[in-house]
Formats: sequence, structure tokens, C-alpha cells
Amino acid sequence: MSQENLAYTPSACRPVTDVLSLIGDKWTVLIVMLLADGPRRFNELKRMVNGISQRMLTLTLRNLEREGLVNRTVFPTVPPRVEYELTALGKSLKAPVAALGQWAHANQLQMDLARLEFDKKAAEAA
Amino acid sequence: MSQENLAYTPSACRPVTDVLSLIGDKWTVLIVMLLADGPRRFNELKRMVNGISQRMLTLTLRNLEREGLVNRTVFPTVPPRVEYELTALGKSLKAPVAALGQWAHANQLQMDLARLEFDKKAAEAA
DNA sequence: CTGTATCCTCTGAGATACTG
DNA sequence: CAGTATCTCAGAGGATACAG
Repeated sequence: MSQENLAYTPSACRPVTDVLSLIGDKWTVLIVMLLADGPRRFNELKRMVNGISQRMLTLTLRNLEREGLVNRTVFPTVPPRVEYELTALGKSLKAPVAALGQWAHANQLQMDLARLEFDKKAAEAA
Repeated sequence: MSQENLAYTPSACRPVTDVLSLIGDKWTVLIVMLLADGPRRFNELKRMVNGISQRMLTLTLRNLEREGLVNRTVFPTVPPRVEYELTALGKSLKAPVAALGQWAHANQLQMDLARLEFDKKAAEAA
């Protein structure tokens, strides 16, 4: 990416902003990481992600499918069976997300301490 | 925000969601990238980020400061002058974010096409 | 089992006005 | 200049019920 100041206005930074608004929601990254191990069925995912509502799982999956990150396969059996799996594009997202994960893991403690310190000072000021 | 309610949280995944809830908002990444070049004053940032409100810039900067990614320095002059700059921790975030940015840039077209295709089929079905 | 359809709540975020 | 204080609104996300 360019280092020029003007390059980072919202319009010029649209790709990054777009991607962040895609994966920056509450569940998307979690689903992508779960699918990284292989195809999963709808309720299988629902059980794995404790706390997600049926609605949000559907919406998250639909959105990923829409962006071409996930393939949805319906098996016309009774009862119906639907499998979700990452596309090649979806799999390629694993690397940068993992990089972010490593950063997060490595610096979590520092951020926790900074937050405690900040809140402590804020409390003292009040 | 914490994700303590997750039943299944692979080690590579939990920190990511945490960090995404930090940087996944509308302006944070933009500000971090702007500060990557060096310290900036409040209104300087405001001018650079076209479209941000005073309130959101304040909130974004406060949050970054709270997490230890940004240092805030007040110069007791008249008129007041406040400079923001990345901490070492903040600077270390540049690399993984840039990785994500490169991925976004590299795959934007694919995602656009996938979206068009998806919407086209949805329209046909309706 | 895999979804849709509603309804409802709460938060993110813009606009505006005021202050040291 | 660098913020705070309110007000407001749209949309994200949860709960629940229904459907193929």
C-alpha cells in the first residue's frame, strides 16, 4: 500500500474498508476458521459456535456465499442436508487472518495491561 | 469485547475476533494507517479522513489509546495542541493489517464478480 | 434439518451546539 | 484547537414462531 496521505481517505481505501466490513462483523471470521478444517453442515456449525442465533448463522453464511468465499451444497435427501465449504478464495483468506491472529495472540497481554492502566487512571481522575 | 461465550474457540481464532472487534469498526484501521507515517494532530487527522465526524475521531483515538496502540501528548500551549502517535505496539499492527489490505486488493475483483453472479441468480429466482 | 419471517432492543455513528 | 454533550436514526443482532 502507498504511504501517501491521500491514499487513505475512505474512498481510496475502499478495498480494505470493504473487506473489513465483510469480515469485521461478529461471526464471519469464526465461521471461516471453522470451515478451514473442511466442509460443515448447518447445525454442526450452529453447535460449534455457542451463542449464535439461527438467523445470524444463516445471514453470515449467505453473505460469505455471496462474496464467493463459501460454497453451499444442498443434498436433496430427507431430511435435507446442506454442506458449506470454503472456496479457493475463502481458503486464501486464512493466511492474512492467521497473521492477524498471531499478532493478536502475541500482544494480547500488552493490550490487556494497557486497558487496565487506562481505566485505572480514568477512574482516579473521576 | 470479550468472546467468553464461545464453546469452540481455536487458539488461532479467539484472539482474532477480539482484535477484529477492536479494529473492525469504521475508522480505526484508517487512523492507524495514517499514524503509521508519524505523529499527527487532531484536526490534521480530521482533515485527512474525509467524512469522519469530530465525535467519531475522538472516540476512535480514545479507544486506540486505551488499548495501548496510540500515545496522546498534550502540549500546554495556547491554543492547545495534541499529538497522536503510534506506540511500538501500534506500529507492530501495521504489518498484519497491510497483509489483509494486500489480500483485499488482490481479490477485490473476484469478490465483485462473485457478488454480481450471486445477485443475478437471486434476481432470476425471484 | 435447514431455513424464513417478524418483532424488538441496543448500539454505532452522524449532526449540531457548546466549552476551556 | 481540541474536545464534550445531546439528540436522533438506521441497522446489527437476538428471540421466537412458522415452513418446506
